[in-house]
Amino acid sequence: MIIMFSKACEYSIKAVIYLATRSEQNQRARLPEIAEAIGSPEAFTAKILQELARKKLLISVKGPKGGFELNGDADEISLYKIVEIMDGDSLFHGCALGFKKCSDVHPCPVHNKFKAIRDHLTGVLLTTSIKEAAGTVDEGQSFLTSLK
Amino acid sequence: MIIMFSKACEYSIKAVIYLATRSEQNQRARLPEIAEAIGSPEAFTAKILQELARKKLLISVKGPKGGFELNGDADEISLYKIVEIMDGDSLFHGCALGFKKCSDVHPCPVHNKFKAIRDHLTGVLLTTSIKEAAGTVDEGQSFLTSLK
DNA sequence: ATAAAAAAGGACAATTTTATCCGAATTAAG
DNA sequence: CTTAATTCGGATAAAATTGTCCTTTTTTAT
Repeated sequence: MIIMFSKACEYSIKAVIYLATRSEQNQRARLPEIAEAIGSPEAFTAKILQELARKKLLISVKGPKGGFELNGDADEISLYKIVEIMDGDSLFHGCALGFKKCSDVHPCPVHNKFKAIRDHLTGVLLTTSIKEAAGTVDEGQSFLTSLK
Repeated sequence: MIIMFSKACEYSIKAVIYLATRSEQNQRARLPEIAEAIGSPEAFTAKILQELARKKLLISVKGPKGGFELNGDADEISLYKIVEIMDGDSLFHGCALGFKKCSDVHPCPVHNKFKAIRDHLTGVLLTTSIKEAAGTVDEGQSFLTSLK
């Protein structure tokens, strides 16, 4: 199976976008609500939100009225940041054929063509903010759960 | 961890390119030689070559002087074909956020931006033949194993 | 203070992917 | 026909990812 992002990363992106759709009201959201909103397994999502809080992308608050909220402005959080936290930078700098060292001086057979694809992907992730993504959800132009 | 291709697919691509570098001599290569040439675990590579032979991308011959060879011309085998066989078409048609159904009428928040990336990737894989990739290896411009 | 509500954290289970091993089947060559 | 060289196929193991469960800790509200 080919994957572009891990499940953990997919859920992270969706969770952070969801929080951004509610941050105009500066509202926290609790785990069950988040998991429901993005259609993810609750216990697994808990681990992920924990990790995002540890990495300072979210703020977590325990106790009644607690929950999770964005740490900072939605327009200053890029998709790149989330992917980097959850999956590392191998998607941006790794080799398509798995070379430990793939470079212009010792390239794999698809090095140049995939460099262009990686740059394209990296550019999209760097320039897409959570605010932008959340905007399309707010306007009903996109969704956080799939049809069945 | 983010991956673009599975290990099985990485090894497949490298193995097929290796066979193409030897096909001018119309030579078969045996498993140990292939695994050595591409730096892959031999037993796992055996399973992969088996699968490629089952799917008619390779021809396998048992017994003394046996081995594997390309089934058809190297310039008529695209990277796309190999990826499709080994990893299915989810990289080409799947949703970056894992939606079962992600479409223009019910898109995920990154649908359009990732459609462009997928199209870019699909184009590269469709238009890159094994012959072309093997050519760069033959000319010493690219390699099938990484430096350490 | 106490009780209730939430996240934190550890242990564990399930699934998928990657990898190994070995005997069986097939084929070529003498 | 026999032997040796190969791939084939099944069983199994190891590792990574995904997922669950339960107890502890922290915090709010009464």
